Amino acid sequence: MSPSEMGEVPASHGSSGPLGSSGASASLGAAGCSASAGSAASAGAGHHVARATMKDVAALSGVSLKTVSRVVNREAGVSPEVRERVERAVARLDYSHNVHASNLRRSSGRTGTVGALLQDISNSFSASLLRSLEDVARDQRTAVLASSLDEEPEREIALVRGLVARRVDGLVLMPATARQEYLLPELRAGLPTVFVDRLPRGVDADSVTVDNLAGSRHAVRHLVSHGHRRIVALGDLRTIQTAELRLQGYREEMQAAGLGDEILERADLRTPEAAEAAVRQLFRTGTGPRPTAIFAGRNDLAVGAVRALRALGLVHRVALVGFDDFPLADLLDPGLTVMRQNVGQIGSEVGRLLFARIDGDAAPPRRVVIEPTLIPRGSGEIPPHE
Amino acid sequence: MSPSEMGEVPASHGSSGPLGSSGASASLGAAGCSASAGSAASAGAGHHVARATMKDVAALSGVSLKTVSRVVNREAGVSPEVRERVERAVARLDYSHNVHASNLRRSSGRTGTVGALLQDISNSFSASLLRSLEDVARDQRTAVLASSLDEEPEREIALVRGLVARRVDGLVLMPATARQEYLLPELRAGLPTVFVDRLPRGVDADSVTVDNLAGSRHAVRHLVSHGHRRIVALGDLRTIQTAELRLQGYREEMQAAGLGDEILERADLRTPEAAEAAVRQLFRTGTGPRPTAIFAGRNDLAVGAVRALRALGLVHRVALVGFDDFPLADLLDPGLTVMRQNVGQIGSEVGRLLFARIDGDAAPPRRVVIEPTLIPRGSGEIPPHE
DNA sequence: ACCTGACATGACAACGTTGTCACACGACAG
DNA sequence: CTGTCGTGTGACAACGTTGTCATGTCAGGT
Repeated sequence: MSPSEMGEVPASHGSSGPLGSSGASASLGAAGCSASAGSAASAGAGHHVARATMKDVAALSGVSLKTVSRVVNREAGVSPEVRERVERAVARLDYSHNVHASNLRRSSGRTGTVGALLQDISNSFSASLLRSLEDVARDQRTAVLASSLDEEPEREIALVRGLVARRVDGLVLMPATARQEYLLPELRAGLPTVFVDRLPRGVDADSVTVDNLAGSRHAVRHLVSHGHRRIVALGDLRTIQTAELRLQGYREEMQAAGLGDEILERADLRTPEAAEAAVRQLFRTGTGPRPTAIFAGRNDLAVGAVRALRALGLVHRVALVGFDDFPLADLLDPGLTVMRQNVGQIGSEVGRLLFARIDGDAAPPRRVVIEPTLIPRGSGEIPPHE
Repeated sequence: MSPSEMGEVPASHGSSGPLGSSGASASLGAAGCSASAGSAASAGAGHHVARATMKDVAALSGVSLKTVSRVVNREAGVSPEVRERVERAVARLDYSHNVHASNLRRSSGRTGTVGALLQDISNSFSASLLRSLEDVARDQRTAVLASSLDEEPEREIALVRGLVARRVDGLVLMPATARQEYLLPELRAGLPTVFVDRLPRGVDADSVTVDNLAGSRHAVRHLVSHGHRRIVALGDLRTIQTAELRLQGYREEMQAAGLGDEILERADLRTPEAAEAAVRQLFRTGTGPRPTAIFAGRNDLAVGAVRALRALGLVHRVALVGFDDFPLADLLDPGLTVMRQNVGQIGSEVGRLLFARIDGDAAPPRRVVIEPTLIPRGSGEIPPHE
């Protein structure tokens, strides 16, 4: 990681005497002394002094605008004395480069910013994804604008518009919309875009997803192999692609195991509380044969299931496998068996794809699919109890 | 939440016939038809068509640049026919407003972006904080640039420089540096800045922090009140303000309880693994009288402690109180007793302060201190065992 | 002395937008 | 018919920067 950002200049000097002998007529009032090491210096909470521009630096150091530009951008072909003079003025005026003006004029047109629209930045999946994307971006000297969509399609559309208006260099999208035709003009205009966790619909673009179908079949097969027949599936909103796929995997595997008659789904569960309520209702005593195992299609649905089983005293009697790993799942009692998606891998794959596109890769869209792995921790290995 | 972003225009129309009768000479090649609802349309992965500008829209609709600007900004004083004509051209050309050029020229100088430099976006504390900040920001039609500092001072300085160069409207900082004099020029220039979780040093600025001293004293008092005397404290890097304060609170409370001789600290623990190792070493059998309780100064140190106690079979024999709540702490066995910081409240308080400053509030810096609350869940209420 | 080339520097236009001001037009009062 | 006003529209400069090209200076070769 390279610590210096673009277009900046060394720190203050010991002697801050008058600048070079050139007769530049600079009427700037900004003081030049640096703060002493004493108690907290006040920020002078009053009128805001306008920021110094290259013009100010040029006037103070007695050179032309263009020369200041050269110094600030570390271009070659400036004599050491002039460079020194300009850098002094930069430090004295606290000049800070204006990247927006710079990018406007520059030919490359890069803004050094990418946007990431995720489901909810505060949940561990989105947060970890964002973090590994950030790490890739930092290496490319790029900042990340992050927002949560909360499964609201209109918000997605409004935010994409905002990001395009900001001329981001690229876009990472975990879509909340069912179809993304609205993105066509941007894709046509060459906006590098990578879908994550959910495939694009109605448009063609790069994507990094998990094999939800195979993963959920694997999870269900695991339960079946431990002797379970009455397995209930908990799922999120069916309109969410991944949620529906995981339920589909559950059904397919049940069919394949000859358990088609036992299929029992509770879908459209939005919150841990909803999952908890559903499980409580399912395992209420006296309602005939109860399920002996649960497949939870999302991490916080698994958490809700654990809460319910805990309350019912069934944590060690009902098997449970979740989709999505999360911190501390191993510390529960019993440890929670999950299908883990390697979030770090997903995030860095997204970053690699995105920056390859930004760097001009024009190959046809790629679909990266990552296989989730089963992490047995105890809860998924409980044998059936009637 | 208002769904529409600034400066945009209605969607496409049914009939896309030729534009108004004006004889504008527009030589733009962008096709106008919208995608059909069939299978995924390709993004035409080839040469990138340059984005249409207001000039293009003006040419196509046969009006002046300024009139397009008026329409796009929804200014009054444009005849309905002209407005309609311009909007048609905007839709036809997929025109997207360039906020950078706009802000450059505009007097207000706002960029509609704030920066948030936090410890680590993937940890639950930073992530939740970011999320609640984002919610406030969205109401203000502002985007958030987020980065992780990982306690690296140079990264903080480089990223702040980058954010200033981007002319963010405000800055939220969980500093990794020991002192922040480097921020003085920005503060003097009126950059709204709110420190979070840690107080500013060497500069004066708004802050939202938790009362770490009182909180850790509370935690230790809780253990003492349950009969513990040999209480060990686990702490993060002493150079981190909050870590040192929590250790200090531990020492103060131990002194106050007449347990000065029992003070036992393990500081500078950076990771859960380090905490786990420290606890394992402390509770190794045969090393004389062992502590009967643990105070963990940060959430993942508590997690490490739980791992160690679990491995040693001591989870129900050694008391444990953590600082910082986290998801699932209630589902452990026993539930983890913690001092909870209300992260949502911290985040929205930070947002309120920040946007008040952005809106021109010039009052002296405010220091908001939030009291953490004790959440007893079992682990902190275990009586001493020899 | 003259020409050549390398080097340092600056003048100017341009990026895409908006603030300011001026103009053209029709309506209306005198 | 003239003068005044209100309304819609456009010309132009400006925001802060960089790409292009021209100019000035000086060293070295003939």
